[in-house]
Amino acid sequence: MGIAASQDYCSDATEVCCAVASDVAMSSVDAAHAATLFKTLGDPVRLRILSLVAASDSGELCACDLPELLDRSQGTTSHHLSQLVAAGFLEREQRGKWAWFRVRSETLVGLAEALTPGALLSAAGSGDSLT
Amino acid sequence: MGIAASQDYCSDATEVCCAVASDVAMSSVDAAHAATLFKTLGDPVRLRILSLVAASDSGELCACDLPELLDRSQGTTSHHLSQLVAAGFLEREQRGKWAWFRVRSETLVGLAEALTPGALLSAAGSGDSLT
DNA sequence: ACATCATATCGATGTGTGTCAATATATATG
DNA sequence: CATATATATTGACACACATCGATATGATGT
Repeated sequence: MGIAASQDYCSDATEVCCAVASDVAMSSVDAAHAATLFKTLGDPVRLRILSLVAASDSGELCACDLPELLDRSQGTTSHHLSQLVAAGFLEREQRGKWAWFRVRSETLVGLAEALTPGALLSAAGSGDSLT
Repeated sequence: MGIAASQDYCSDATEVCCAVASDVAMSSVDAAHAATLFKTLGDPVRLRILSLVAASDSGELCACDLPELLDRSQGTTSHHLSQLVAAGFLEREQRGKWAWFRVRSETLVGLAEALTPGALLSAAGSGDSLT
């Protein structure tokens, strides 16, 4: 594994404080991608939506219930649902005039694997199971 | 498991579109707590820091290397390190005039478990292994 | 004590985002 | 076609946050 010599301000003299393996770590592109997914989960309302969908008996939830359950306006809940779908955490199905949502567990599992200390070394949930 | 009758605007007539088990889902408090952790990971710079620390041979990294590796000012990197420590993802150790950081894998593992579809039903990484 | 270096903190700034009210679009039904 | 309902979109606004430059704090060594 390559050791990238760090030429920062702390090692201009004889004392070198450290040497870092920066080429084994996550790339900036992968980090940006994974961060987008985590950012989507970084809102309590969206987390509750995911939880409510997962907790529903049928495994799916109608958007019509959310404004009351979340104590948010209809527009706000719609906004959050869109983000969860865009990130791949939910899938949407139009049934009549109602929109039903189901958890995409592949995305959750993929992101959970990215949290493994070992997985942090390369791509964190990049590409594979994530759309 | 209790079925909370939803009395929202979509079910005022004979047609009820759904019934939701809202008391099995994550509480608002737990959601807020977990969201804080995810939000900390929702930044590409912080993800790269975690990755760099995990990728270092010794398992620890000196803060002095980060400004160059991340292409960010010293103040900014210090800010991100503080957040990662506050959230429990890193632990800090002062050694001489340098600050060294190490990954707290318990926090990562705990949060990964929270992403399990089953774990979404109750507390998502609340309390236990998380400070 | 003083100078030096690593890190933390502060003030300012631009950008992003959660929220709502209002409106638009879509999907039924009479 | 007209009406009603479910969802999406828009505009506005307040607030949070990533970032930098500058400064303060803290630790080492002379």
